[in-house]
Amino acid sequence: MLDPKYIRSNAEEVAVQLRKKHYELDVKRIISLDSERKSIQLSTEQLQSERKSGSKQFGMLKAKGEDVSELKSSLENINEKLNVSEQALKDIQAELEAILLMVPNLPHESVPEGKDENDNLKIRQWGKPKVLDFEPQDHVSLGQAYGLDFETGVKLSGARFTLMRGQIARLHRALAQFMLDVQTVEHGYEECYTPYLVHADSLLGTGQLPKFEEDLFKTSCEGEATPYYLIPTAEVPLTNIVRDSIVEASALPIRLTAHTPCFRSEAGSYGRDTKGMIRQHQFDKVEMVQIVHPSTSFDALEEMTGHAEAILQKLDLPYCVVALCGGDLGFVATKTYDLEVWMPGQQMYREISSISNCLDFQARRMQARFRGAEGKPELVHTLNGSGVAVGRAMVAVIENYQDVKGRIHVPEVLKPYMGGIEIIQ
RNA sequence: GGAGGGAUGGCUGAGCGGUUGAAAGCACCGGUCUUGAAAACCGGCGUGGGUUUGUAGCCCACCCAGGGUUCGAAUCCCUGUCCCUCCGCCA
Repeated sequence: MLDPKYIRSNAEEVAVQLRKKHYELDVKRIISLDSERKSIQLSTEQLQSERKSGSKQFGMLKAKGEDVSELKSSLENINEKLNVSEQALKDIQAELEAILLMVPNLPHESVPEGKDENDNLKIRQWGKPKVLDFEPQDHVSLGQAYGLDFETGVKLSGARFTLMRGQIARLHRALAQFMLDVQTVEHGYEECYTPYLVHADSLLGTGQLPKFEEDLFKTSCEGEATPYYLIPTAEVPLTNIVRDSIVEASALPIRLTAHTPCFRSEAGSYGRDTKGMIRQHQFDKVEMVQIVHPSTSFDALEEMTGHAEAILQKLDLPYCVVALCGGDLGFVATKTYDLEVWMPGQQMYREISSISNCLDFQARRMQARFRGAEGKPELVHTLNGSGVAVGRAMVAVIENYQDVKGRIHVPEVLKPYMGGIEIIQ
């Protein structure tokens, strides 16, 4: 959420900045609702003040044994007006809040203009696609012999679910273990095991709710008071660790990582990437989250991007770093880098990681703060990034490490995790 | 699923329905004292919102959450959430 005070006094400027994200802010509505809010709040607080002092006086008069009937009726009168006024205030505040929760974060000035992923800006490239002297296969045809079982996945759960068995299942596990070890041991993230089901408050904090409910899987359990949601990313539990808390400045930055499954309904992506395990309802990811001092969040963004890149470099997978353009930028992000890995089977670079700085946008929703230099609580900045998506990384490994015989060579760094297997064949 | 007990400021912990946003202790910050430190003493020390040019002042709200009773609720009533103990079930 943006700072309501800031929007109030800089509505036009905010609207201009949000146009970069192709979002049209209803300035008129917000201004008029807020001025209405102001007058109602003022009169409500005036009435509250009158009741407060009147009741205090009531107590004193009664203690002295004096007559209170007149005061009582005047207080009853105030209460009548107050009830109406308080309800009106509550309504308009809720209305304003509902609007503000739907307004996206402001894009950073360095974010390129653009409409969709075609306008993203390539920042750098690492490695080069290998020149092969044979026609590369894609992971679908390559993997099936070694345990990548799409048919059974569909039998068990339907479209966008895959069963992995045998060596492929092990390769998948090896990748996750390897990533988690790199992020914890080399990059200083604290390993976490998080709940995979969270309640709505957590999703509101990180910005998936209220706007993106349709992208989530939601439980409906007999006798359940409030539903649970399956996490769409470990960003949700990891970031919400600091929700409603004030941490010491000396505790920052907080670096957290977790390997979790992620669940997404993929509503609105019908027909996209239906083949293979590029786009699944359930996929694993090693997530990185940083909770930082506001002055360091952009440094942290570069650093985290490096942490994700390290994984691909160690796996020797060619990739590009792109800066998302305004139109492609997510709801909570002020700036995002995507890592796109080379997929020989598709002859193109595909997103494998996304690293975002959210400034205080999530922190404000979560009331996540630190104690600043003057002792006053200030909002932290939050960042999240994948380090990296496990399923897609496995697809990249399968396709990039294939040989002419359709075998898959195990990347050097994964060998310790594969029990000495050098080639999957 | 059944039976009880609980939730108060960073922590511990008081709080007959009425000058209680809340005692006290600890922690923390400033000061006095000291060569320095400790101790002792003095003072300060919650969060959110509003108003405002204002991190000044003033006002409002907040004692798990939401309702209710009352002129007035941390205190009484109802509902919910969470935590603890015991029984049952269970990986």
